[in-house]
Amino acid sequence: MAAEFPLPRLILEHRGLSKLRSTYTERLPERVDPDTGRVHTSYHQAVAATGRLSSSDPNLQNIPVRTAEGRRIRQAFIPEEGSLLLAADYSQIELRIMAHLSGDRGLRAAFEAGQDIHRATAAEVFGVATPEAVTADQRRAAKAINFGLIYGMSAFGLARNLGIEQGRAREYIERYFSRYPGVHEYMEAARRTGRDQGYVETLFGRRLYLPEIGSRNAARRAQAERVAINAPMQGTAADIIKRAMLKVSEGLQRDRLPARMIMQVHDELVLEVSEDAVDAVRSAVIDAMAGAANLSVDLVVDVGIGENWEAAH
DNA sequence: CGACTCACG
DNA sequence: ACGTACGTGAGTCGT
Repeated sequence: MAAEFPLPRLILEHRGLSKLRSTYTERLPERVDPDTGRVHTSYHQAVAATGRLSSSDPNLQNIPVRTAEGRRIRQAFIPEEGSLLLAADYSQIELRIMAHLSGDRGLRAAFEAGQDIHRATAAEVFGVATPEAVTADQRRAAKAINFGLIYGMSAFGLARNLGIEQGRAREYIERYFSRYPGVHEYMEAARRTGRDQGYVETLFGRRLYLPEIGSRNAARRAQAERVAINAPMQGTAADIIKRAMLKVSEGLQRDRLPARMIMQVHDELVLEVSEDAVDAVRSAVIDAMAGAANLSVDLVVDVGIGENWEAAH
């Protein structure tokens, strides 16, 4: 209704601003440690079933970024005098892992060619002659399809996300799987493996058990099947960034670099770096993150540097 | 304490 | 027939 009427739009706007104020603007200053002058989070290694870290008290893995007002909160995260913040994030890591685990030729080729993956997907699914001819709407739909694949999507879920008819969503999915048959085979294999073994595992062998995969309740079973598809990709990404964190830590110590790794946000590491060491730290972090696993597609790392967390992106 | 909402990847 | 995209944490409200 917010798209059509002022009142619901104002209610949602008010909720959004209230969320930012009550959760971040008012709470984070209360969390500044008087001894250090900093906000310190706790990371948990045995909470998320997929192997991701989680963060609490306060959660620093859900600092706003999607709206202009939210980004003002991110701007409040600053380094000490004489240092800068460096943010390094993996580009499309879960889709790259999907390309690796599935071995799909077309998907691997798209990454190897350095293509905009959502654009390349759109060209295939919508039968556009060249990636350049893909429209903004087609790219947006392809991006939703790519996310959906990682989540073990249904036509219902894709339709709701895109605001289209379920039949049309079904067509998109069928088109995708006919263009990327290796991905389709991988999805089927993930369900089968989950059912046969009662668990699935990441590239490095960490397991996630699926007690509901044999349930007689269709909804529970379907949920377990989506987990069987998603967990190897999300979990392998989690394994890779943990390996990268060890490599970064070792690299900083080995070269006596004046930098500290201060945050992890699932596919991103944030470091506080002395200004004069920025170039050396940048290349050390890229090497560590890109070299954390040897997949059949490259791991690409984007790095930004700035005077606050927002500016480092 | 659960449901709901909303912040993130 | 059935419910529906994966993983989290936190504030608010009602019970």
